[in-house]
Amino acid sequence: MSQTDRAPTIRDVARHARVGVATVSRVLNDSPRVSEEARQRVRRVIAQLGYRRSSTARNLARGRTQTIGVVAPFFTTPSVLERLRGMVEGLNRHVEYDLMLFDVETVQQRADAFRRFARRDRVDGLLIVSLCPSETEATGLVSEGIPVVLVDAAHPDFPHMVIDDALGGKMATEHLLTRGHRRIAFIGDTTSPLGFTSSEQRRLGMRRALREAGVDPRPGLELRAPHGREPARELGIALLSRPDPPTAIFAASDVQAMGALEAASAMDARVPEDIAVIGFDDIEAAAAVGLTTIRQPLRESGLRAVDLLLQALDGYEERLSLKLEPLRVLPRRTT
Amino acid sequence: MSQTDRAPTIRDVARHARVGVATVSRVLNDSPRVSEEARQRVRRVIAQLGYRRSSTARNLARGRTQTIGVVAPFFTTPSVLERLRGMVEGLNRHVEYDLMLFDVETVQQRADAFRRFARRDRVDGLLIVSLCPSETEATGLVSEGIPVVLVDAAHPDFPHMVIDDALGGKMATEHLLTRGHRRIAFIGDTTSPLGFTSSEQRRLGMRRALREAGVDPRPGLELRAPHGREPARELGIALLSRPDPPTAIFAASDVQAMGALEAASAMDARVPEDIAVIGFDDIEAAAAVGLTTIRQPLRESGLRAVDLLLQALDGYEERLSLKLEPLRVLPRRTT
DNA sequence: ATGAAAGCGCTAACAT
DNA sequence: ATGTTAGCGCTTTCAT
Repeated sequence: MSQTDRAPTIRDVARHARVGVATVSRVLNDSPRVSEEARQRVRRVIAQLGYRRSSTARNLARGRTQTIGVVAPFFTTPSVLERLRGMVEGLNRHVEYDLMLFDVETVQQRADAFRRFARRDRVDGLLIVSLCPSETEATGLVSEGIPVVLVDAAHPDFPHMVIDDALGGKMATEHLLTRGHRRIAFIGDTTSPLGFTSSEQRRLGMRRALREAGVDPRPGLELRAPHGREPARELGIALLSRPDPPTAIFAASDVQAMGALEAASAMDARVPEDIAVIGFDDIEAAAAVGLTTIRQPLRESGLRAVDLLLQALDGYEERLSLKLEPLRVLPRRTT
Repeated sequence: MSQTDRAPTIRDVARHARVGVATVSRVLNDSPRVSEEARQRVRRVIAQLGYRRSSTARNLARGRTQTIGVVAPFFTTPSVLERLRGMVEGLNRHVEYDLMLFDVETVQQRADAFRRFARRDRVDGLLIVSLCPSETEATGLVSEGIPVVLVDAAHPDFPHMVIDDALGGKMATEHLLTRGHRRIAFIGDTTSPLGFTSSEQRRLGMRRALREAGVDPRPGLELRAPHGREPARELGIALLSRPDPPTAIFAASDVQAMGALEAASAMDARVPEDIAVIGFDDIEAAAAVGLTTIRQPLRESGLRAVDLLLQALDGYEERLSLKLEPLRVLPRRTT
């Protein structure tokens, strides 16, 4: 080590290369206003010294962070992770940004997340998944000037990426109807404190399909529980224990559908003969168990959200068709 | 707005509160060396101005980042995400750190990740999952002085959190043996370019159990494919199509076990009567399909890794028992 | 094309 | 207890 122990700075490089720091900075930033000779010299010194510029210092000077934040209830359901996967993929195509995670599983954490991270000096842009910012939060975001893209949530102030949940519910129900089912049950989420609404929308879509088919809805067959496999299993057992059990179950998510499947197995009901089950999302596990479901473009939604955000950030262009792949029924072995 | 439009800085606060910036800084950092009166005044002004300190500037001045990075092949298998979940939980108990994600799915990305993020000015500490740093990378990390904790990977230079994969494989096989199986097949990963080794270790454990039970190993029944449900399914079909099919399959991961289950279903083989299946990991989906498996403490490993790292970072103390919950067989419906 | 110098907003030594 | 000031390592005018 000819140098002292601390990491070399732009100054060290400048000195060794016998140029000013500005020139080094220009080389670092690929500015054309540098003579080829100087550029070579600087590059060589950088290599020799093993210099790497400090992103912190750079960020401070430029007033940017080069990181985008993702706020989401990551572990509430696998579908959020699948969206995250899309985001990571999308971001990997534009290496300049880092990804910061803000997990929000409770109302408290949600408030914290916005207070702490909805700031220009924390992130250049924000991806918010399955969470709708409150009016105050939205106002803060806007006045702070932070580009935001919402995924699986909608708000008039921000671009968002949503599917037609009601339509999905309708499609699922129609699928069941076509198969001849008339006594159709619904298993969905209880209204969560974080205010997810898709489960309810899907139920409404189911209602619509029923109505259009001239089938009387049976509110007694519409059950709700906190999201999760286990609670859904309980619901399924309750359903199958009735004197007049349904012949089919529409679960508002694949996770809940898996619970319903477990219930069937516990009650020795054959699927789909005794009880048909259709889910929603098409997560990995759905394919694994042969669960019929409504496929929604999870990964794609993440990917596109990133594109949208990057565009807002860098004027980055692409064929932003904004339309996601449409929902569709994926018939498998449970219906 | 009495102020100009740009965000207030520590200077603005100092001026309004008629104190020096150092005092404001002290208040910000909860230093005791501030008179109660000054403290109040500063606090009031901060509230009035809506001042929030810039973490970038702070980080530059302090030479820290307050973020910990996680390098991992997040989407290769659900088990990594389950570990991440543990990390997020662990970190949420110590709000001062942010979480940065570095996804590594290919060798190229892996090299990039280390080059870009193994730096003091990017992260204060690193959590590396299912990836073993090369010698060069390890040396870099050490000389850079970055605290590192390895999860599901081992290296002499760093504390690590690993399970005894061979033991797990042995346990799984013994379980099968106890159930009377003698023709036991293995489905595992092909050696990945990223160098995961647990699959192979588990196979070795299986061999050991077989040997100890006096059962001849049948190399012909040990199949490998890239990680994933689909490839494992193919392998399962190949296995079941043999003139002398196995009576049981030990899959090196639950994901692959699910593939085996699909194969059974495709071949109309009853589980566990015609073919028993045992997996490894105990991911969510395993419980959902009633898959017998070897449970390893996934979430816990993430949690503990964070504890370990935080300790290295802050001298943060706790009952660091370092021992993870032991592996155990979780008998369900597939054996 | 290049360099000097003024920030970016904070922390921490040092002085008082 | 408090203020002054010199960094932290970079970007970016502004001269030249």
